[in-house]
Amino acid sequence: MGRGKIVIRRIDDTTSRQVTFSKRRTGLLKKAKELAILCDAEVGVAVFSSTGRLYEFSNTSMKSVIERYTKSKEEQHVFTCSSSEVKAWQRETASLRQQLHNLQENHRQLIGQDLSGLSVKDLQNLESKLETSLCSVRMKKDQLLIEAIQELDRKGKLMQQDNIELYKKVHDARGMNDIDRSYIPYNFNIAGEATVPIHLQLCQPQQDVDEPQSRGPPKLG
Amino acid sequence: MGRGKIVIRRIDDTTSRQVTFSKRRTGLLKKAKELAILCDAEVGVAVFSSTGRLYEFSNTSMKSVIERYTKSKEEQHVFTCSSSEVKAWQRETASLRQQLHNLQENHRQLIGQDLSGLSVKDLQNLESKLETSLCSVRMKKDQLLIEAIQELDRKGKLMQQDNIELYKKVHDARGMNDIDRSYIPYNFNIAGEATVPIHLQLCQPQQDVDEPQSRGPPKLG
DNA sequence: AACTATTTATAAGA
DNA sequence: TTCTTATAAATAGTT
Repeated sequence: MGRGKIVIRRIDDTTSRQVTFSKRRTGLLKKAKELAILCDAEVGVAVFSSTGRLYEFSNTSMKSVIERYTKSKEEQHVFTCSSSEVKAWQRETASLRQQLHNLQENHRQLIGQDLSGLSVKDLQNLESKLETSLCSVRMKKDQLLIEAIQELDRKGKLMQQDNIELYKKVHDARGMNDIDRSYIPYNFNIAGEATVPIHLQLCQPQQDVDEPQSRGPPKLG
Repeated sequence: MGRGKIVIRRIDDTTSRQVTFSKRRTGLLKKAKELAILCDAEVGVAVFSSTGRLYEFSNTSMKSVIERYTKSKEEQHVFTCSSSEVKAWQRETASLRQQLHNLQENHRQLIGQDLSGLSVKDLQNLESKLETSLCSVRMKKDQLLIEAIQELDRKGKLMQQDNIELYKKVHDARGMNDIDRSYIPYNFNIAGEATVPIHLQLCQPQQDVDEPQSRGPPKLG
């Protein structure tokens, strides 16, 4: 891939070799990175130049790669040189790795990625699950909002009570006879039952848009 | 370097990913070998597929590369020490356990369980994610259904053509002059453009039920 | 697993 | 070293 074809053998000219090293090293590390990303693989590359300098790439960490590498090699000799304790750990690790992999795949599908290879039936099941989830989340959210409103309402009512009490005390203290009967303490009321009912629509039943049906708004208050 | 340009991001389709992994892995190892030969370098490459299989290259030996690497990093050969073998497995297990735990938590929330402790903001984010996922799933499902219909339609048209041809042949074979012009081969047509257009509405734009807007019911025929 | 249209990497030159 | 460019090589999409 250049101006001319070359044979793969040691480049004798030092300068030329260094230039080629620099270019191809960059290319190799780039390829390694692409492979890791495209194919969801764990990759480690270490290169020592002829002058002894180290260049490396790993999408995770070299430490992780080396550990995994040595383990992978040990597993090949599991019968000859592993204690039962180590074997137990190896089994555990393999199992966890498998679980993690499965869950990751499941998770990707749940967030709408990686849907290729699924049948219509699969997709319907997925859709149904997502609708159920969405319903749970919305109900929880609505519940929180309603609770917040109720709390505010409760506090407001208490304050209103206090206000009335305070007003009376102020009046008694002054010993006034000519009470201004027209005074009305500030009426704190968010979702007042006593006055006009407010129709909040926070918690809707979860209806599929595919099957619209007439329904009255839920009443609160 | 292929039929089309690609972006470097995880390939969702499993088969595709495996094929690409196989091709690029081969390419990477070849490049590593060439670099080592051309430039007189010591090279080590380790690749773990997403299914956990190990592929490697080293022009010297992996052991040598790893030792040189760890020396180069001024860390003594910690990982090859047999007394710390169990510790390494324990660390690995702990790490996997942590990842699994995190993903499981994430997953549970995504399926609408374990929502306690989330704020309204968190829940809104979750809701939004779920809506996006649902949209992806529905679009994929709709796409599959539409493709199935189109395929049936195509086959039907071909069969119809065959019918016409066969009818003509039958007629020619008989050498009849008094053709029954009223004969019409069975007309296979699902979504016929030639007749009344059918408005399929399988792939609806995903409307949030919170913002209802008037739209007619899906028409068929 | 093979094919091939394209993209990408890079050898050679400036 | 870095840029340019012609060409070899790799590979994405397809069969």
